[in-house]
Amino acid sequence: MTKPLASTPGPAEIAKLAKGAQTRAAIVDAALSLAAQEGLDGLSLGMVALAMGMSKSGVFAHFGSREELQCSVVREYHERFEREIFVPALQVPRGLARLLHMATGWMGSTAQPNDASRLYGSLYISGAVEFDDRPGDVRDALSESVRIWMDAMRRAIVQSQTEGQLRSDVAPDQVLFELHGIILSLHYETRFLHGPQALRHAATGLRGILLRHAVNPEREAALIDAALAPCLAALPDAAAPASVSVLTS
Amino acid sequence: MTKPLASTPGPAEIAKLAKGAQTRAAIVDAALSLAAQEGLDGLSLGMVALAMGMSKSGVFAHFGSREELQCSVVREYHERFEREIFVPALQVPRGLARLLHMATGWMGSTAQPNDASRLYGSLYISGAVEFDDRPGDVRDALSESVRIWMDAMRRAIVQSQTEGQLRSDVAPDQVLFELHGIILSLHYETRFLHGPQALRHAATGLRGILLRHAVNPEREAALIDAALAPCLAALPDAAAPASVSVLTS
DNA sequence: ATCAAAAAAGAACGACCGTGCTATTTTTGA
DNA sequence: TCAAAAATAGCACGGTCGTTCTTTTTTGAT
Repeated sequence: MTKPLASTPGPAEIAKLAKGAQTRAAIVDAALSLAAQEGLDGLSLGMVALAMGMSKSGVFAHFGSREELQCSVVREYHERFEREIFVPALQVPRGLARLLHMATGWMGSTAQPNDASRLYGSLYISGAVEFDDRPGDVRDALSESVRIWMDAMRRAIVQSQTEGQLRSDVAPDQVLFELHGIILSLHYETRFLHGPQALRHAATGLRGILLRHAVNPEREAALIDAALAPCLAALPDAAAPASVSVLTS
Repeated sequence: MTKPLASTPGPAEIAKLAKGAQTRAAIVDAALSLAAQEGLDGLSLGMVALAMGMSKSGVFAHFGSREELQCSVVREYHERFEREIFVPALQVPRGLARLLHMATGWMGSTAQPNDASRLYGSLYISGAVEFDDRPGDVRDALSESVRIWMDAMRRAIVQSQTEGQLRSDVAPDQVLFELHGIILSLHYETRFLHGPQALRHAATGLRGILLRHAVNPEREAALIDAALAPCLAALPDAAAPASVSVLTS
């Protein structure tokens, strides 16, 4: 706790913390990966200790409680989401283009398998279900992160309206609600039903929402279709013949 | 196991089973109620025993395993869903009217608080999240129920097309995907974000989806708005002034 | 009233949980 | 190189979990 009395204590402390913070970060990384499979409240100190090859108390010492470990996982997920989805979108011109960039990035991270990305699972979705009736720090951390991301999305919608691309007579919250529905349905059909057409359905649905709210649908169609093309191209086959969806069987 | 050798064994056995099956049903009812709060895999024999005022082994004896208790809960939920949402919709003329009846019933059961209905929680949503990466009997029972319900919804969509109300050039799965998104977003905003406008957003979103896919939007608007009116009327206040949504704060 | 079967209780088990506590090892800065 | 400090391991505790076994109570037809 107390600083050393000798000179240059500042950088020394930082260096001392370095090793500890390093393994702590590794623990959070492993925990986030495990939480994608077992759920956020299925996370136990024993499993992450096993996954890290260290003792249970060794892991525990870094956080002081299981709840703090869970909160750290949420914060780590938040930072990755911000870094990999939100920040890149800021380089795209504001308005519909940026909104599309954010939405497709969100869709991509939702539809990807857990081991194909460092943005494991969809913690904002699974966490919301697991902690919707469970007050506490984890729920608070979760809802704070979700709120920040939702605010960013709503801002992008509003900017699309002020740019004259989306109609101003619809409530941004309404557009956000419907867009979120696309994400959630994509998550459901991908993760639970294992439907192969999920990403196509999501892209088509998003296209419908945006075109419906566009001031000039003919004008924005090109922009929208261009942004959605990667989603539709990444499918197994556009005209898959006998591959019957789980929803269809 | 072996039947008694004496006469009239048939009704005797039935009568004997009656008491057991009766408490078994009571256990499943309590378990379903608990699963709405703690989640389906958060369900433990100890809790339902406590809630039932009986011993843990007494509860256990009725099912033989925790997994079987969970499956029984899923089946019970399925039967209630079928009885309270699906069957009543069959009395409505097929086509868009029936589709609307099913969708609004689904929305109602999703937005209701747990203690206001015998159709606790949205097991099809929370269960899908909890068991999406967990193979086993529970997942199978869950996905079977979901598949049956999804099939029924898709059938209603197809009938709306053959009745000439919805356009036939859109894939029923696409409409189902978007409609499901409305339900999921409603669940998210109601249960997790506690947004007061959730039901309004859902009704407006559903209206948009159906009007967009309608052969003659002007003709169907009256039917749709009439079906959605109860949803929009059940709100706290249409023009709530300063009540800021969680999404907006 | 009797008696066998069904239902429920009770006790115990091994396993895992989160959390303290005390050693021991490793890292760190002078 | 050395001592202080941080990181980790080891161990034990009380608790809950699902499950199995045995015993008791309850039930229902004779």
